[in-house]
Amino acid sequence: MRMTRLALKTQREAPADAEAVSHQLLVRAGYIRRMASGVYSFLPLGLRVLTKLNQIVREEFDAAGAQELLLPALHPVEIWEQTGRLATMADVLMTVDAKGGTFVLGPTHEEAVIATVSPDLESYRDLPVTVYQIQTKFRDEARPRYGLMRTREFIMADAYSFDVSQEGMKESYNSMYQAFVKIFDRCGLPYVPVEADSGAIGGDVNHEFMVPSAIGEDHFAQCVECGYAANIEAAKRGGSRQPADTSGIAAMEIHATPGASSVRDVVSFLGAKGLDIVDAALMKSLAFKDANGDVVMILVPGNREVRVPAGLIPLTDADFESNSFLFKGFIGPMGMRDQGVRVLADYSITERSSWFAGANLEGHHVSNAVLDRDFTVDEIGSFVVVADGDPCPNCGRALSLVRSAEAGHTFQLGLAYSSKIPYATFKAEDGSDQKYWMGCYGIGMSRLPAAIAENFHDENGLRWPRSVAPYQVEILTITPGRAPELVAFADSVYEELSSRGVEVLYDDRDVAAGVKFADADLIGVPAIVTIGQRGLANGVIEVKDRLSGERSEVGVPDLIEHLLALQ
RNA sequence: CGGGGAGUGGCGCAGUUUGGUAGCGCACCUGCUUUGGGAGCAGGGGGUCGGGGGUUCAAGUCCCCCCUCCCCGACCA
Repeated sequence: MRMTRLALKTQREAPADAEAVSHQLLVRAGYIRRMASGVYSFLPLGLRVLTKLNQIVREEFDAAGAQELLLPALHPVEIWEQTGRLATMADVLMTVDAKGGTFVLGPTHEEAVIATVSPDLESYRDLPVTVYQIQTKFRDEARPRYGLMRTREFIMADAYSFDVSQEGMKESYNSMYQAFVKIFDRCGLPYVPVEADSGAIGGDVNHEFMVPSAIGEDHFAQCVECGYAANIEAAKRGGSRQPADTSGIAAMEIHATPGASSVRDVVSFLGAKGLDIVDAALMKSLAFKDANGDVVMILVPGNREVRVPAGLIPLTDADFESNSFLFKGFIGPMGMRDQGVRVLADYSITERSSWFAGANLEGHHVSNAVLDRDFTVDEIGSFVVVADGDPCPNCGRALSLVRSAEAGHTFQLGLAYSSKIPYATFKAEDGSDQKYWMGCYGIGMSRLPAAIAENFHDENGLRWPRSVAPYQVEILTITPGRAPELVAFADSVYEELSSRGVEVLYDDRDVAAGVKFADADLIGVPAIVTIGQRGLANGVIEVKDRLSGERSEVGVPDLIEHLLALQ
């Protein structure tokens, strides 16, 4: 492509609303342009990168046996009512009122894919099947941010597997998981597959593909010793019950703490009365209810956050009223066994011999509460949100937290969706109706250019890996306006490379050399070929590797072969 | 949704305090000169100053209402 014909205008300054480096560079270099908050156009350069990424996904998904199709972005609202997600995902759903009724702009396509392919999957003989699409999705994000990282309209590659059994689902899952590994390898991105929390989409085993990034909105815990990696929402700490010598500890004592219900308030109130108390010495006791409505209490030190296990939900005001032994803000573990409350304690609760805790009495706390003397627990385990330095659950070495962006997510859905949709069935060998065992697999395609740009840039601009670069070679001419023979040579190199299948961006503009150099660095094509009179007079051409910064001089006769060899 | 900040030409900004003909840099157009790291000179085009209402002889500037955008938090297949 000749730059004189390319719809492109680079900018020297980034728009004031661009915070992330990737956002600034992608806008300045002319890859994307904002149309509304969280809504972006892909300009020709940006689309080429996106197309490269899509092609990688197609090749690897196809190789894994998946078939591409295209589902609608507009979904009849009824299919969302059927799974209950019209209500549970109401926060992010965007709807359209049209003549035929109300439509949901699809934020994800489990309902739509089942509605579409179930007629083709009537028999166990038709299974397994995995289909995928690359589609625009819509989510009414509360706060779009960081350019392409978090948008309201975005492009996702999403695959769905259908199997006759759990074992089959796991096989499909593994093969798609391997496809994800190959895709991220080919993009050149550093990534870590982590164990994840299944969240609202439901299902059981799932992994997130995390790209470490300064603008990521997730954190995962990683053990560099043994390789354990899990999303902060799913990560567990290791530990064991610590033997504590509690023999010399004075009897539990009650203290009035009127109005002090938070950790901070209690510590400052009792501290002001001369007691030796810190956040870490005050037991935080939080009450939840399980699926049966039974109360479950979790104990963690006051300086830690509770990681709420799946299936537990916080108590409502009504729950507090019906459990009159619980005083909101003054809860403690004492006597809970007699009330039929299951008490779960984090390992760290055994690391201190005595505790401050709620007194189970309005406006009071206790000191010197001792485990197995003053209160009992039913289970000791990992119940905190892990922090830097917590022991790894596998090997006990220190975990570290890594900020990251979620680039992909794979789920074993099991029967979570098919069980809610009457027609999500097939005839089994014995003639019975069975539900599909499903998996789903998503990659945020329009987010990837931002994730890559975050990892591949320098102070001058972008530095695309070859596999995703919009062009492989950029040719720029110096002083073309007064050197026809130079232009003729550059034209011939451009034509020759193009005819041999190399994607070439040819800066044939009649502008100052500095502008061309600066734009080439900004745009970030991996090989930059400078054709000027100075070099040409000596029979050499400068070729710069944008990734390494290395410059080499290539003899004119060898130029074409040299560039072809880079591909 | 809570807190903070900002809307002036395609982009970056000044002007608002103290009301008096809307400016600068980049980009764009024309001409000449220049030409290996974001050229120079001369000329030129482009702005409902986010929108509506109000005060005033006069509003980018003061008052009221609304909208949009950004940051922090909450939320997040």
